[in-house]
Amino acid sequence: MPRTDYSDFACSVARSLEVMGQWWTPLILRDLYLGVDTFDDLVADLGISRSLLTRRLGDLVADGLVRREVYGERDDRYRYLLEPSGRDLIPVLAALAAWGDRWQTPAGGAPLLFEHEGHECVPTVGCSTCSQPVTVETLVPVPGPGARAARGTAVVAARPLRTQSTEG
Amino acid sequence: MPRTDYSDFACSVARSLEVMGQWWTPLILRDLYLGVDTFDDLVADLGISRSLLTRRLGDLVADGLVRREVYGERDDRYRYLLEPSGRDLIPVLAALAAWGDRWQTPAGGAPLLFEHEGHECVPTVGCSTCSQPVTVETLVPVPGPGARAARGTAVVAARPLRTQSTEG
DNA sequence: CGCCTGGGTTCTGTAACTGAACTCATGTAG
DNA sequence: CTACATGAGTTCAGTTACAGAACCCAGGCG
Repeated sequence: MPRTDYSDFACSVARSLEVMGQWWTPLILRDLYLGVDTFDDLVADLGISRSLLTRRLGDLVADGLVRREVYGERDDRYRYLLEPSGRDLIPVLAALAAWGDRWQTPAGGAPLLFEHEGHECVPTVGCSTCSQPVTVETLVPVPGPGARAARGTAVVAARPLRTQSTEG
Repeated sequence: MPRTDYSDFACSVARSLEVMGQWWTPLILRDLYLGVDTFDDLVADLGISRSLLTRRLGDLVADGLVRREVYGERDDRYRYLLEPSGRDLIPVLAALAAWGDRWQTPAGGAPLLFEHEGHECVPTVGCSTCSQPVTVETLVPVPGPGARAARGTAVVAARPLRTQSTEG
C-alpha cells in the first residue's frame, strides 16, 4: 500500500505536507533559495540519489513550486527556480531552521544565520494583525469555513476545541 | 539502506526535519496541540496505522518533544503531552498551515483558522528585531559560527552566498 | 581518441509504511 | 457469568519508497 495521501485531510498542515513534506523536499527548496539550482550541484550538495532527485524536482514542478529553465547556450542545461508559492515557503523553512538552532543546537553553533534590512534576524512566527510573536499559549484555533468531519479532524469535529494550553 | 540520516548535515532545516520531518510526525504534534492526545484518539483522528504510531510517539518522547503521562485511575492509560520544544514548534506548524491555506486552498476554504488575543491572526514569519514580516527578498543568509563544508553545504561552502533573490 | 560535464535513466536491494489481526487487562451490560 | 467494549499496544504479510551504483547520451576539450 502506498504511503497515505494527505490531500483529502481537513487540515492545512496535511495539505502543505503533501507537496513539501516528502523526505528531501524542504532541503531541495532551501538549496534553490541559496542558489544551488542545477541537478548536479544539488546531488553534490545534498548527497541525494539521482533517481530520487529526478522525481522530487518533477513533483515540485508539477505542483507549481518550482520551474525549470534553460540556461547557457545549449538547450539541454537546466536550472531550477522558485515560483511564488515556493518563494513564500522559504520564510517558513527559515522559522523551522531557527527552531532547530534553539532545540537541536549543533556542535559549533548555527551553520547559517539571517539578516533582514541590515540587522540580525531570527525568523519568528508572529500575528498578521498585531505583529507580536505568537506562542502555543496565545494562539487559539477556531473552526474555519472548510471545517468538516474528515481524516485529520475526525475526533476534533466531534467535540469542542480544547488545546493543550487551555485544558487542565 | 536506511533513509538518509540528516543529523550530520550542516543545516538547521535538516536537523529539524530529523526529529519532526517524518511522515505523520507534524500531524501528530498538531493533534496533541488540539487536545487529541491518547493513542486510540490519534488512530481514529488521523487514520495512521497503530504500529507506526507506536514508533512515532516513541521517537517523539525519546527526542524530548513529547512526554507520556498516566491519566485516570488505572496505571496503564496514557496521554501524550507537548514538552517545551514541542510547544515551540506549534507556531511554525501554524505558519505552514497558513501557507497551505494560501497556496493549496481546499474546496470550502480553510478548515481551521486562528485567533490571537481576541483578533484574527494569520501566522506570519517576521523578524525578531523589527517585527516586520520577512520575505525571500528581504531575508539575507549569512554564514554562522557552525558553518563548515559538510553535507548540506558542500556546494554552498565552496562559493560566496548568492540567493535566488539577489542573482540574475 | 579519450575524458569531462550536465542531466538524467535503469537496476538491485533494503527499509519504511499500510492494514488487518491479535494480545492483554479491566470494566460493564445483559 | 458470559459477551462485549475500551485503551494501548504487538505481530505479521505485502507493497512502496529510498539508497547507491552503474549506465546512457550529447557536446566540448586536449
